[in-house]
Amino acid sequence: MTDALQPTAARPATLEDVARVAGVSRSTVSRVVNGVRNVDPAIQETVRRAVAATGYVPNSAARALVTRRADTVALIVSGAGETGGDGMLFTDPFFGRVVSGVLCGLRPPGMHPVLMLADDDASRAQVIGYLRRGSADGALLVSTHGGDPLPALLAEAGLPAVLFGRPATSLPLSYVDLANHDGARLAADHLAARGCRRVVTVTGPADLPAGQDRQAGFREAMARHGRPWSPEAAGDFTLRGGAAAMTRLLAEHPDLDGVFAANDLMAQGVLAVLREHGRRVPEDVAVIGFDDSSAATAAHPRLTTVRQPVEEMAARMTALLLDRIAHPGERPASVLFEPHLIVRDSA
Amino acid sequence: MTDALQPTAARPATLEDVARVAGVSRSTVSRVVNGVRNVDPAIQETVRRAVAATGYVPNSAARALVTRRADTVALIVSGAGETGGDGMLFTDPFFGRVVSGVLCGLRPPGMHPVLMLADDDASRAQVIGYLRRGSADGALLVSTHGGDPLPALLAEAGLPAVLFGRPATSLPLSYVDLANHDGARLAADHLAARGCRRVVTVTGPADLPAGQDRQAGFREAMARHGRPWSPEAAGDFTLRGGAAAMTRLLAEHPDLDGVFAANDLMAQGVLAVLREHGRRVPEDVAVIGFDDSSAATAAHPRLTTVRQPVEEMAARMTALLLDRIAHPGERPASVLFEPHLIVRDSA
DNA sequence: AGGCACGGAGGGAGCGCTCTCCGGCATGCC
DNA sequence: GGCATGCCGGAGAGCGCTCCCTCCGTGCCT
Repeated sequence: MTDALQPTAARPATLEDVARVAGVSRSTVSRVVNGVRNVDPAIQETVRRAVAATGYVPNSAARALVTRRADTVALIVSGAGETGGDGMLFTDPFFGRVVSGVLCGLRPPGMHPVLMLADDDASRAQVIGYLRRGSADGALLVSTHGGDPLPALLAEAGLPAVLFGRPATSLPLSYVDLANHDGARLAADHLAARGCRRVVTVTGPADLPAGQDRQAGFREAMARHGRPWSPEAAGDFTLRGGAAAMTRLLAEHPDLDGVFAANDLMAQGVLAVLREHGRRVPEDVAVIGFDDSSAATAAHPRLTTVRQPVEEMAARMTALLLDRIAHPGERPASVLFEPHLIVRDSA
Repeated sequence: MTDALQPTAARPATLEDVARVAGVSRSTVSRVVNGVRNVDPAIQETVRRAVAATGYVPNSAARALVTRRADTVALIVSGAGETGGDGMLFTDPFFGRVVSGVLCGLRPPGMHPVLMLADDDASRAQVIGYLRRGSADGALLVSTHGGDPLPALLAEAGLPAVLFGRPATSLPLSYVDLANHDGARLAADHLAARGCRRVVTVTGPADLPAGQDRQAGFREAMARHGRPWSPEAAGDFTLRGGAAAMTRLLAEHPDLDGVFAANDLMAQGVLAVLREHGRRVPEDVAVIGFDDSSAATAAHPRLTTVRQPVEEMAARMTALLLDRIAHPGERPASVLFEPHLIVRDSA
């Protein structure tokens, strides 16, 4: 019977057990398990056999207690609204891509993200507490609006954190971001080259740097093309918000022939409204989105859009955080990604 | 200066520190912090003040070591394919809704899910290891295909786990599921009542119980309406897969007047193909989806669909797991939810 | 030949917390 | 007034692991 060696449900095997079975000390087993320092190959083999026989798995709490590492990072989605909003939030393909990228970045070191929502003071306190008590070694933060106090709280507490998107106010935190300004310029140039003369914009939330930059970049580029001002309506990065904004713009500017939407979800709403009003896309009105999310190819016609390499950015954000956790002393470094125009059918 | 009381970056305050400041023993501080047993109100107040003064936060590793609880659950998405597949996966609004529901269910006890992907043997082993070493107390599992070996592994290891969706083979694990059979019947009844006579089906993956049940339920209900057989084409629950299936069906049965798609994403693909072929929806062809995901309202025309209360189901799944963790001895209990038909514009 | 350096294994001290046990004090009952 | 009964606080033993320190043995240099 190997029963005595098997970890019983009541008491899983410990280092001590393995040591006894292998006839060596705890220290030696630990060294073999962690692959540190030189251990005699023969003993290594003995220990490995003992580990297999006992079904030993290191206890993470005990390890974390002494290493002061949880080997876990928090992935925080900050600034969501109500419960209804949460649904919206995770339904947004953007977050799916962020998650995907983070997972890729965390895979090599064998880590996994803890998903947290921070949408009010209580949950923000919870997030800070979670990190302070060492449940996670650092935080990846995706904010949905500019007024989010969490980045400042994180910085103040001196916790390792990396943001997706430049913070609204300057903070001693690393971040990854897209050159949103340049992306908007690409859209403007394309629309101008197409000969659109009456272009309108559906902007993102005014308090989000990404929204501001896209708006500003688009304005400036249009000005350079001799169109100093184009009508704008504020959206909120949702399909519904985009549709509402487009409805307003269409009422006020029925002769428009081009639309720049600050993200693909809003562009989808724009397309729906244009269709309802009998405008053909791209024949009557050219539409450009932003992100190159799954919504872009799901839309009809397929969206011409500014590609944001979200997965790659999220993976890089993760790498920055891991680096920061490994080397706490260093200054925060940030990374800016370049956008690309993806021409499809809508413009 | 309160400096001596503040937790320095170098060494956060421990129970011992608080005890010293408050002039009581570690035990008493622990009791106050955890709110167990009676402690003299005056002393309680003193301790609370000391906690605030020191900025004490309990160390989770130390606590977990002795309580043998991580106060964390794993949310495992199992059966994803390649990295490209991951993107697809989290982009699917279905997962967003699951995440949302899980988060709601975990909020009351102040817990958070660790997101894990299990798409190959290595990652499955990683998941099992993660749970065995006590990094998480249990697992919530969403499988994307029926052949997934993870549920069996979880059951075999005796780890607390609850599945979203009935497992392909009977297993001693709890699960939540939708009465998919009934849902499909709702769709069939509606199509029949509408007078559709040449109805086709875009099915889900054949190895997923949800796909099988919807297919079987639809078939049976149609038979009851005197239509013993309707053409079927297999999709894979993606937009692209739905479009491909629809293209095939349309080529073989150009006179079709109704489509049942086993999920909304595929229904979106169906709509796109029908549009390309100049079929009007619902005038020429009625289309019914399944899930009532965000894709249903984003589609044009808006999808008539069978509602699956995913958030609610996910929240319930979470409750089942927490219960199972709290009371390890009990038998697994499962919950079945009832679907509802949401009539919109497409049928 | 003696000493020194170094590789490799064991011993033991914690990491910060919970929880059981125990002691002391106030109270209630006969 | 004496004894049983709570009730509340303290002491201390770990939880399972890492890691520093010590110690031993071998090989090499002088």
